[in-house]
Amino acid sequence: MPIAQRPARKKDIRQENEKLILEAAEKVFAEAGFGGATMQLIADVAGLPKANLHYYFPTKESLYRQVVQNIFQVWLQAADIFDAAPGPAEGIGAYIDAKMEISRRHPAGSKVWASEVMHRAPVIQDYLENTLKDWTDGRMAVIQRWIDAGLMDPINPRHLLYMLWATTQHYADFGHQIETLNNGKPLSDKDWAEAKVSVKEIILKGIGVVPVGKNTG
Amino acid sequence: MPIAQRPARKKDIRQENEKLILEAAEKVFAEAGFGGATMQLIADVAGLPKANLHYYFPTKESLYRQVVQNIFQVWLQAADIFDAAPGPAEGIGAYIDAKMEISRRHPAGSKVWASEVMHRAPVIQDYLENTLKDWTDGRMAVIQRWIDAGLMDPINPRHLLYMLWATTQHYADFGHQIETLNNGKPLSDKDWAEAKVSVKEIILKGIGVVPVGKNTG
DNA sequence: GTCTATATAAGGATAGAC
DNA sequence: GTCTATCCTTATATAGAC
Repeated sequence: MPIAQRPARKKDIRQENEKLILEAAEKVFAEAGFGGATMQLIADVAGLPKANLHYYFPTKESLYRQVVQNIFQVWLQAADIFDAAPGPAEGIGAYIDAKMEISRRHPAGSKVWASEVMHRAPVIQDYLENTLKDWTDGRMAVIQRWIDAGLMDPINPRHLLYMLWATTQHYADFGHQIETLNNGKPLSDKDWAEAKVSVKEIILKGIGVVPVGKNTG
Repeated sequence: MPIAQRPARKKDIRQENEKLILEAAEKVFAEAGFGGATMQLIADVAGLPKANLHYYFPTKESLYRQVVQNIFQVWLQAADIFDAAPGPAEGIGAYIDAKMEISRRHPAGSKVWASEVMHRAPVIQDYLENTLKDWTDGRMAVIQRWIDAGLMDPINPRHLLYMLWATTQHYADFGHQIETLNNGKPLSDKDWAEAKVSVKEIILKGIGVVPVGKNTG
């Protein structure tokens, strides 16, 4: 841990500044939308002059694209849990937990994604058509195998996935509404735990699966 | 009344033009967001000169506010079904059907609402705090009564409501994503029916209720 | 009540000094 | 690699003729 390191600075500065800019951009894009966000505001939040943003990211759109791509990576990581599971109780239960945790820790990212999709995905349509399509098909196949093995009810795997996405992301995308209905206070640890349990209980029971840890048989 | 305006035209013209403008605005706000929408584009879609918009709606924000308020009324109408029902099988089942139908027929409205909430409700915060809060409290009480009467499992009424909103509105707000995953084609009548049935089956079973029409006991 | 032309402001992007 | 000053486009809003 050399304190005053002279060499190899440029790369560090670039990394550091890009990180600052991307974090600020995610926040601003989430709160104002693509059209409502201004490079000036992003620069202010990042604590850098506006011109520096254009040095690291040529256009507003290129910056935005990077933000959306980062979010997508976070989504995909939650998928690993799905594949590692022996059955729906563990796989879907853990997936709900993971997605809820992302909604809690990464709400801005979820909002940017939602906004992008609502506006017909002008920037990341290729991701939807390829990466997301492949991921969805793969997970539908996993669910179908669980159904065929008699581990859960014969529900429609596609609509189950949509329900999982909708329900978990709702806590991020509509976090402001939820907070307002919570008398203006952010959800407490207890509230979040209650939310997770509620979602898991209803969905797992709804597809004919006994939650892990509640299996009394 | 005794004013001698030949044919009472003025009022008709105003009504007609306001309707044109509001429909166009809803579409444009949904697709571009508040910041991305332009008065010029709304005017083009409405088939009117831009200046006319400013005649009927002084500012972009006043037009937007009216659009959001209209959507909110549509949401509230779906609530009536809830109250008229004798129990959760009918009440929640019909509410899901109604909300799914709104998502299908009124997707732009749902998107504008979602966008407004995601951006911390700058325009309709008072609606969230009053009308929506009251509605939510009332419906939670209804659900609690059903639980107390042994008509459904003792789930958390609040999180059940969030799940209902999330799941049904997902089909409007993320319609583009769903369409992309449907190989770029809009959902057919059959697809929508399948979606409704899936949502109802999973949620109703998940809360310990047998769907109406499937009650074999 | 309608519409053209325009004032005024704001934002994205860049040039060029340091 | 950093940042000030500025260009240029676009958008909201209005004035004023018809």
